[in-house]
Amino acid sequence: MSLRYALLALLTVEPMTGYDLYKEFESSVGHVWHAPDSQIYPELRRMEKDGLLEGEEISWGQRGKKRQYHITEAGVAAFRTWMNGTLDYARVRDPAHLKAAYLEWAEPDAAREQMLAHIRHHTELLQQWHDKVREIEEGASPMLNRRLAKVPPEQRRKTAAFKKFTYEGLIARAEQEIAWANRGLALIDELYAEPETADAGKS
Amino acid sequence: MSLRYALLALLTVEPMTGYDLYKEFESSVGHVWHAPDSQIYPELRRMEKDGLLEGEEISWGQRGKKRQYHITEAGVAAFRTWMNGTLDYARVRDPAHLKAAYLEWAEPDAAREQMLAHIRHHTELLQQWHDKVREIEEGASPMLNRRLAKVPPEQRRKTAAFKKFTYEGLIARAEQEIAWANRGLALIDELYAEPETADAGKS
DNA sequence: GAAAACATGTAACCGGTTACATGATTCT
DNA sequence: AGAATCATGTAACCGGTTACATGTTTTC
Repeated sequence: MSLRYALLALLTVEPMTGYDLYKEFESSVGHVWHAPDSQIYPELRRMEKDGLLEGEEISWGQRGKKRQYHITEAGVAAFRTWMNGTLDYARVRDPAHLKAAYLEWAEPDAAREQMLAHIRHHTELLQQWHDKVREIEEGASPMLNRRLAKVPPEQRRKTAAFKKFTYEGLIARAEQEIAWANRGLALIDELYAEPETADAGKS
Repeated sequence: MSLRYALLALLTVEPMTGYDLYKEFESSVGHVWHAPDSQIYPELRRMEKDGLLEGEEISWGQRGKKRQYHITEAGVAAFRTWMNGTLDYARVRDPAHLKAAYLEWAEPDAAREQMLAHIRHHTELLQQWHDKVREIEEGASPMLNRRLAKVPPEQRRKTAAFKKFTYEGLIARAEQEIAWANRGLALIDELYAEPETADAGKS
C-alpha cells in the first residue's frame, strides 16, 4: 500500500498527471519506491474513487487531453495519518544473501561473478544517490525546490534535511553492501587458491 | 522463484517433510528467506511434478502419515544451475526510507517513534544473527552439522565459511540501519528543539 | 517525415499473505 | 484429558510485473 502514499507525497507539492508521476517514479521517489506506469494509472483512479484525489480533464494540443490530479483535504489527512503511524516490517527475503549462504555450490568463477555483480549493482545505486545528495545540497533539485517554495520558511530546513538524511542512509547501505561483497571476493580467493594444502582429492 | 531454490538447498542435506521444511523456514533459512507453510506445501507438489523432488508417503503413528521429499538428480542440477547463474536485482522498494524522506509531515514524537521502531526491529534481527554466527563458530548448528557430515572433508571449510559470511553481511547491514536511525534521532532533536531562533510564526 | 516523448490504459500472470479448515500424535 | 506440536492443505485476495494496445504531440 506504500504506492498510494508515495503518490500522495508527490501530489502535496502540485497537481500532476499520471505521466508526470510516472516520470517522478523514474527519478526522485523512484530511488526509494519504484512503480511502473501500469500500476500508477489504475491506482490514481482508485484514489480518486476513495476521495483522496480529484482528477480534471485538461486538453493538450488540438485533440489530445490528459487527466491532472490534485490532492484533496482527505488526501492530505490520509498522508499525515500514514506519516504519523508505524510501519510493519516485512520478513526478510533476500536472494543475494540466500545465494551467498550456499556459495560452495557455485563454481569459483561464478561465485566471484556474483560478488562482482553485487558490487556493480550497488555502485550504480551509490552513484545515483550521491548525485541526489549533491543536487539537494546545491539546491538543484527541481521537485524539491518546488516543494520548498510551497512550504512555510521555518519548515524548509526540515524538508531538505530529511531528504538528505534519507539518501545518506541509502548511501551507507550501498557502501556496506559493496564492502561485504569485497570481503566475499577475498574469502573466495582464500578458500579456492590454497596452494600448500595440496589435497588432490576430488568428489 | 527463490523459494524453490531455498527448498532445494535444504533438501540437498537430507529428505524432509513439508513440516520439517517449514520449521527450517522459521529458523535457519528463514533468516534470509521467509515462507509460510501455505506456500511451502503447494510448491513442494509443483517441484515434484517438475521432477526436482520425489515424495514418499511415510506412515507416522497408527493412522497418521506424512510425505517425505528427497531431491532428485534433476533437482541437484537445477540448484547448481541457479547457483552458477546470475541474479537480477529487484528495484528499490523501501517503505522505511520512503517515510523518512517526508518525515517533516510527522509529529516530532511520531518521527522519533519511527526511528526507535527501526532500531528495535534491526536490533532484534541483529540478536538472531549474532546467535547464528556463534552457533556456526561453536559447531552447534544442527542443520549445518548434518550438512557438513554429508559433504567431502575438503568442502567443509567452504560450507561453514559461506554461511558465516552471509550472516556477517546481514549483521553489518543491521548495524548500519541502527546507526542511520540514531543519526535520525539526533537530526530530529536538532531540527525541533531550537530555542534561540524563537520564530513564533506558525502556519 | 521520423523519432522521441507524452499520455493512458487493459490483461494475464505470479509470488506472497491471510484466513480458513482439518485431523493425528505426542507430551504433560 | 488437554495442550502443544506435527501434519497438510485450500481459497480469497493483494500488490507487483510483463506484455499488449493505442493514440497524440513535440522535436529534430
